[in-house]
Amino acid sequence: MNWTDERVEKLTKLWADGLSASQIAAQLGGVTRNAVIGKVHRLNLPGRAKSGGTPAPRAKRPAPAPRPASNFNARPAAPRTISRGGAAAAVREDVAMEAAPQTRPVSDVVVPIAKRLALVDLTERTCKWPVGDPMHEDFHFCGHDSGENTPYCKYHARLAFQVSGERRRAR
DNA sequence: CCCTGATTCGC
DNA sequence: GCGAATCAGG
Repeated sequence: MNWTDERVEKLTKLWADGLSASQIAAQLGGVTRNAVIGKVHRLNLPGRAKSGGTPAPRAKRPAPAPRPASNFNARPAAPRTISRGGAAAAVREDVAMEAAPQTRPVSDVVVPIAKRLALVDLTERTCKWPVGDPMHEDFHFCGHDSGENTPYCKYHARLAFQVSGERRRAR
């Protein structure tokens, strides 16, 4: 794939936004993170301050997370029905309410080029990450090559299990 | 192991 | 100019 003006523009923008080389590579498609980094150098774009992994030029940080007050000491309170989360869940709910005006489609993080495969098109090597509402007709699968020992492409594999890893910029 | 960017160097 | 391989680090 060539570095067309458009692709270079996108690269520049995404790099400026603080996306990692691999993420940019994923969005551009057809290139590896090495290619992206190499191109960044050739373009004389400002690198990431300190090299090395994560000290990091975090991308935009929207909200510092409001403190949900603090008064859960009044008394053990009435015997709540045994429930997962309990008070913690309640708190979390408050936070979510205050800072979540955006309508998030629950969609994917930064998995750009979904191939929109139908169920019948899946093979042993295609990412089986479901996209959309199974009840709806536009339901499909990611379809990226997943290697031979995982049901998902590496991006969806990270979302699938192992809550650790990313999640931060994925938000 | 996963990840990150940086550099080198053959093409 | 390109990017895989390699290096260095978290």
